[in-house]
Amino acid sequence: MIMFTTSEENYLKAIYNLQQEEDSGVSTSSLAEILNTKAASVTEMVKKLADKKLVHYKKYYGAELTNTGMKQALTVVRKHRLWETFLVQHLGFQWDEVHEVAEQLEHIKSEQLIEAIDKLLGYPTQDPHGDPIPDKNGNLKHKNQQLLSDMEIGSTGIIVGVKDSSPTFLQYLDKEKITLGTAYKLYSKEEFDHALELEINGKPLRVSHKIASNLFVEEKS
Amino acid sequence: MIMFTTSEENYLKAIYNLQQEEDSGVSTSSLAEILNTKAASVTEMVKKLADKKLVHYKKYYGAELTNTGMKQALTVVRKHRLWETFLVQHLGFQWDEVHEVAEQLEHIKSEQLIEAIDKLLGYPTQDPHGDPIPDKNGNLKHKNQQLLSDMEIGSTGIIVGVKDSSPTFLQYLDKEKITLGTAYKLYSKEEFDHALELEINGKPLRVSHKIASNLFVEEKS
DNA sequence: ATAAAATATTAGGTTTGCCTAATAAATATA
DNA sequence: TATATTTATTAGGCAAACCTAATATTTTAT
Repeated sequence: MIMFTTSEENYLKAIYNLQQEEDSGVSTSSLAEILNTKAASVTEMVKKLADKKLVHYKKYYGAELTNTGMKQALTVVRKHRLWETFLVQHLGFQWDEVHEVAEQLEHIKSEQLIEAIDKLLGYPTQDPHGDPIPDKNGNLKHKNQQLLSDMEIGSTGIIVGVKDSSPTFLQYLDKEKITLGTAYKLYSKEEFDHALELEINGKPLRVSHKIASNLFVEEKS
Repeated sequence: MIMFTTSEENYLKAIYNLQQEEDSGVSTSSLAEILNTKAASVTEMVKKLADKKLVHYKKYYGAELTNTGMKQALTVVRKHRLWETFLVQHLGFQWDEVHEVAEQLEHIKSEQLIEAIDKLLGYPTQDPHGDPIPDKNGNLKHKNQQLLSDMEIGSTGIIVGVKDSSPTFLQYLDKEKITLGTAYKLYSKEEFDHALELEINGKPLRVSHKIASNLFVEEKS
C-alpha cells in the first residue's frame, strides 16, 4: 500500500477540486493560488506527481488526475468531508469553523479510524456545506443542483449547498438565517447588476449576483 | 502563540516520558531509541530545543524540560491520551489499537477541537491504559499506584494501569482477561526467577517478573 | 590508573518542499 | 502579424530533519 505525503495529498485534492470547475487541464497558477504557494513550486510538484502516475501533465497546458490519482484524491476528499460532518454533528462546531481543522484531520492515516467515523455518522452522503461525500469505493451521490443565479424568474425550491464555503460567506448566510433546506422563491433579477429579489424564510431579500452564484438550489418539481 | 513542528512535539513528549522514569537528564540514546532515529539526529534536535528554551541541555549529560517545555509536553500528552480515550469510548477501538492513531491525532492544532473532545468524554482523568490525562492547565491527578512486582506476599487490590502499553503486552492481558479494575491477590514469589503466583479473576495465575513489573496496582487498604 | 567499551558529538550529506530570479512559451493587443 | 503581457518553467538556493562516518568524551573493566 503506497503512502502519500501531506503535501502530495493536498495537491491531489486541489487538482480534484479545480478539475470539477474547468474542463481543460488544471493550471499551475490556479493550483498555486489555492495551495498558497508559488508557481515554481507547483510545477515541481506536479512533475513529481506525474512521475508517480497520479496526474497527466503537459507543459504549459496543465495537470489532470489519472485514475489512480482520482482514486487517491477521492479518499482525501472523503476524509475531509466526513471529518467536517463529525465536527458539526458530534462536537458542536459551526459550519464556518470546520474547514481549517478538517484540513489537518484529512491527512490522518488510518482506515479503521475513518471507517469508524463513517459508521458513527451513519454513512452520510453530504457534508455540512451540501457537498457529496464519496463512499469508501469513491462513489459520489450527485444531487441535481443548479446555481441560484441561473434560475428563471418565478422559480421556487430549496437551498441545497454552497459553492464558496469560506467563513465570511457562511457567516453572511447565518446572519440572513439561510441554511441548507431553506426554501426560496425568485421574484426578479436586476438587469444592471444581476442582483436577485428573493423570498427567503417568508421575507423578501435582495442578494447580489455574487451571492446567488455561490448558492446551489434544487428546484421544486 | 508559538507553534511547534510535529517533530519538536514528539521530542518534547519523549523527553517527558523518559524524564518520568530516570531522574537524571534524558540520554541521547534513550531518545534515539524511542523516537526511532539516530543519536546524531537527537543531539541536533535537542540543541535546537535548547535554543528555544524548551529544554536544558548539557553535553554528554542529557536533556531536561524547562517549565515552558514541560507545559508544551503536557499539552501533547493531554491530546494523545484524550484521543486514545475517544477512540476506545466512541469509536470502538480496542486498547491495543489506539496508540499509533493517537500518535498522529496528537499533533492536530485546534484548541477548540481538543476542548470539545474533552467535554464529549466528560473530562476524563485517565486514558484506557490507566495513564493520567493532564487537564487543560497541565495538572495531573495522580493515583497512588505501585508496581505489582514490588508488592508483598499476601497483598490484594486491583490492577489500575499498565506501564508498557505495547500491543503485544495488551493482547497478553486480553488473553488472560486482565483489565483495569481486575482484582488480584499475590500468593507467592519465586526466588529463582521472581515469577509471581497470583489469583486473578478467581483463578490462579503465574506471571513472570517482566509482566508483574509492567502492571500498576492499587492495594486494598 | 589505564585501556577498552559504550555513548555522544561533530562534520558533511541527502531528501522534501518551498523560495526568488531568470528565461521560455502562450495569449492578448495593437 | 508583431509586440506586449501574462503564465509557466528552469536554475540555483534554503531550512528542516534525517543519515553515516569520524572523532571526542564518559564509563566500565582490568
